[in-house]
Amino acid sequence: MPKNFKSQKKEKIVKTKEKKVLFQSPKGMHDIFLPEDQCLWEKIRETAKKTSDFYGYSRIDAPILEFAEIFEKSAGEASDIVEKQMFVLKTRGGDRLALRPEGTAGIMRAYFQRGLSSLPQPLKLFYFGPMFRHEAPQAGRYRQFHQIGFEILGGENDPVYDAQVILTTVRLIEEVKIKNLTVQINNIGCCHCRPAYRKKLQAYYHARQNKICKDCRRRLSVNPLRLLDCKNEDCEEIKKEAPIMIDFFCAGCRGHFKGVLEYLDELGLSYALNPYLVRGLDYYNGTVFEIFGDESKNALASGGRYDYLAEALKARKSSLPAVGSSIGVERVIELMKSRGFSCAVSASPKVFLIQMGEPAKKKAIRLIEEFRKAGVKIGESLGKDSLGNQLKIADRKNVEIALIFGQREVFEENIIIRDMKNGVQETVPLNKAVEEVKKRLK
RNA sequence: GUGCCUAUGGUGUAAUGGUCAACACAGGAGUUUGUGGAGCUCCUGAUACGGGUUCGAUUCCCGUUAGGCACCCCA
Repeated sequence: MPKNFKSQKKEKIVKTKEKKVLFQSPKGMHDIFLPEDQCLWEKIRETAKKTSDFYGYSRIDAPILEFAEIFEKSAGEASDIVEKQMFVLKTRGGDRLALRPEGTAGIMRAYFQRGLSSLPQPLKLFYFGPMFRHEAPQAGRYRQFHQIGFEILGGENDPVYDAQVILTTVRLIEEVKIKNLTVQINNIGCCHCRPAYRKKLQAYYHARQNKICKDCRRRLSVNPLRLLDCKNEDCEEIKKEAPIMIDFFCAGCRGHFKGVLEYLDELGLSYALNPYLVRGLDYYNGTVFEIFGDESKNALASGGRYDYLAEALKARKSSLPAVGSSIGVERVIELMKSRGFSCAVSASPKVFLIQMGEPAKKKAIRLIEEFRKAGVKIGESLGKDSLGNQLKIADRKNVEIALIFGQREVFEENIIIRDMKNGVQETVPLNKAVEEVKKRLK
């Protein structure tokens, strides 16, 4: 006997162990399943919809997979996102596809492929969906994360749109009760003025390359603008004296930047000029910005202009005015949580249906439909059969009313309505059940 | 990708180089079968994975995986 028992137990253990190994989520990818979490997500989805709706953005959902080339051509082959963070896969047909690491490139692709340029311009679009980057997960950083993005495509290259994108982004975040946002803003020039600046910057750092850190030496040749956001102490010193873009603006960029700031002033949106703010993606030009919550080191949102993206994708020969932003949803939710954002988890039912015996069960499942039609939420425990058990469950669900429906009631075509607070019961005709319950709930 | 820290039931926590890994919550069953809340009884369920040291490892060591933090970079 004991032998038998032992061997049975052993088998069981082996099975569970196998299961455990199998069922792990991939690194940096999470389940969002707790009711409180879902509620926050729901809240932010709603807010995104409301905000985008008000400012006139239409929703677009591009596929999660795109040709890898689209990202290589847009974000830049040397950018970290493409170089080491992209999930790339090959299809059986030999296509190289990538899980999108960001949203803008796909939107731009859709804009041309679907002829969206024939709609009234500029076209305002917004999206909400998962993005994928293969990097080391840590706080506010995951391999699958979600972004809400706003894009204004086509039309005129008018600073008012830059301001409006920033405004939309700020308002959306404020709507979920995150205040004291800081908007950091800069302008990184255009194809006319940036090359000259880049040269000057390169020359400046070149002359001091013995004093800068290893990474910066690499940046010097690969991506000189990124020299500006090195946080190394020694580099900070050198950075202070480095030439800044603002002194190299062409007339167009100077005017545009000034325009954006004036609109922000007009809106009463406070911002901080940050001459060292540059972005990691190649497609940015002109206005760039990042939005921070007061206690977060990670940006909650960021964006800028990308007038040259259309050209880079070879979708057209000249530039297409475009400006956009994207919000890191997980980062916003993290802040909502730490601020104790109160969030009504979907109302639990106030009525609970108890059924006993097969005939009652059959009728019960239909009775629930009557309540659905009447818009009354009703709980049930159709898998159980004892009255005591079901009452216990009803009690734990904190319902106001329990409906008791057994063989006797089926036969007599009535149902018992029990007030869970005082235990008072009343028998009513079955066809009046919904009506009676409604009356009592008031 | 690099460095540092961590890993015990579903959750939160104990404990130990040596009998059966403890407790709380959650979950399940029951408390005489058509009447809930308390109480009581019982049950389910864990040392992440793989090696090594050892008579013996959950404990010590190494690797893997996952998580956290920082860097890189970024939302």
